[in-house]
Amino acid sequence: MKSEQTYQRIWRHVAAIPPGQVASYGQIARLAGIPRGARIVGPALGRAPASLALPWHRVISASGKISLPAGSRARRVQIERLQVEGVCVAAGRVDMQHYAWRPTLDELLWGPAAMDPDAADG
DNA sequence: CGTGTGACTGACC
DNA sequence: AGGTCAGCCACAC
Repeated sequence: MKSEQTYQRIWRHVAAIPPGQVASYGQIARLAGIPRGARIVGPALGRAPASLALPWHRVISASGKISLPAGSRARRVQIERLQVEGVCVAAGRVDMQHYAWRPTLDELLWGPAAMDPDAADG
């Protein structure tokens, strides 16, 4: 049980976001078991090992806006990757009503949680 | 251990 | 429908 596990949980849930869909920071935080921990998701993504190849670009604000600073390289990368996946990004925003990721019960049960050793009891 | 700081959010005009 | 504000959690010093 290291404190690092918090980030790892976040990473696992981010990894579960399907291509062409987006999730909010708060949504990821809730999935990771941190109901009000939206603010730690961004930093967690920034600190993620590149080897994980996380789809961090699929995480945006609850309002559908790209949270990365205007003019930053990362922001352009995020927008570009989303567009490549077919997500329409206009004026730095995404239509959450259309692209928001809605995990099914199966995904919640068989997704990242199933990979979590702590959740894999008998 | 207290304090400051984010890739945030929801409430309230 | 959009700007402002205070609360929030984990992490680094």
